[in-house]
Amino acid sequence: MIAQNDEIRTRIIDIARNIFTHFGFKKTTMEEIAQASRKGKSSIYYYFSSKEEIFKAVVEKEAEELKSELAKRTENIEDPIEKLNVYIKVRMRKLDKLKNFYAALKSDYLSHLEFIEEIRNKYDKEEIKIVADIIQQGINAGKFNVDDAELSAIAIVTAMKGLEVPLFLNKEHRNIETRLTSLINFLFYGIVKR
Amino acid sequence: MIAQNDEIRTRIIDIARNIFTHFGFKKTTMEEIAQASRKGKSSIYYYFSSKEEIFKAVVEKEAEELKSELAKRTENIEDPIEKLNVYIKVRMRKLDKLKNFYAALKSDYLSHLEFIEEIRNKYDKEEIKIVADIIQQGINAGKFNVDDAELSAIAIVTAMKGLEVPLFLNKEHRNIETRLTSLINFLFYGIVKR
DNA sequence: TATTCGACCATAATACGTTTATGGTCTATT
DNA sequence: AATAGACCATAAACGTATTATGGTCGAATA
Repeated sequence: MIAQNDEIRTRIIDIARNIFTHFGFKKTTMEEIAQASRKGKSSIYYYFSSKEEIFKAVVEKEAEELKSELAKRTENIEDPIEKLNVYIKVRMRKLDKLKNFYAALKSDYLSHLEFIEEIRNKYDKEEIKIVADIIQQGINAGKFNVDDAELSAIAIVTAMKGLEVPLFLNKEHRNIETRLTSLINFLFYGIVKR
Repeated sequence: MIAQNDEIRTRIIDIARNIFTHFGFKKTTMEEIAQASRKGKSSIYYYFSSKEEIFKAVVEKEAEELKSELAKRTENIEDPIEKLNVYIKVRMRKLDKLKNFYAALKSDYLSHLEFIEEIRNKYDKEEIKIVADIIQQGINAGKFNVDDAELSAIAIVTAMKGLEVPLFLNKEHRNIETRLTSLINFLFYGIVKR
């Protein structure tokens, strides 16, 4: 049954996701995934052609989670200023939770996997597009003073990336949340007096 | 002669600097440094107690170069907006040239060296202070609209750090210079319409 | 006396051969 | 169609031997 296959695949993906999150791709064995799924290793290969294919499915699932969470949290916001504010905050907080996706974006150890470059490029482009769309909304609404929406999006994304390492490693949230708020204020209002 | 010792030390530091720049700390041997200095290895140990001490001297020299270049390029600028603009641009371009100093700040391979954490903390603090001073000048001159100069400095430094990797790795300068200019515009004027 | 040299040392790093683990395959079974 | 278990190729880990390297020390030299 095709439907049942999907169900089993999904279950394996979810189980593997937990193990990958805990041990990382490299240290996770197919035997572990099989046992946790209560199946033989060969049975796992019935549903997936390789360890990499499972990991790709996990990464794509996490990417989709981020995407839909961001969409959900911003869809009813009309004000582009507020929308961008929420986007940045949700993005930073959520990305820290999606360990496999973040590893796929950042980890040197995973660069040898075939789908990694593709997913890195894809995510970069999508993110810049989303931010550029919000900025374009702000331009159209006469609220943003920006020449080029895409260049602006690139600058915002760059600044956010600069905050990932201190945010995700240093768990003293109070200080980092201050940093995040401070950075958002900058991106919005700059430092030059109005 | 004390003076001659300093001269020889300086010469060894400069020679070592070139080799460290080329091969990195780890792959550079004391034998290489000795030969390039036209001395026996033991003679190097007459002037320096360890390989680490030489590397520290190299890193401190490069840090001092950055500091004095920044001071030189900003000291005659009265306008805090222009001063910060020049600071950011010179900082990014110069730091890329100081390979040993940058490695000391960023490389995981060097974290085991005793002086590394100290120099990282020191540089961070100094940089935030310099930027905060410029911001405070802007506040005093009524040109910057900022509540807290130090928090603002931290945000600016964070954004700059986000640009280091793409800037220093990707040598397609045209695109990255655009990014740098774009980021500076953001930091100054924000995106919200005035 | 200051400086240099060369032999030497401890051990970190590297090389190498052996063993084990792991991703994956294949056939038989249910 | 789905599963199990034996098996395979080779990557990874391991243990041992060898080499390289940072550093030391006493003697030699200027």
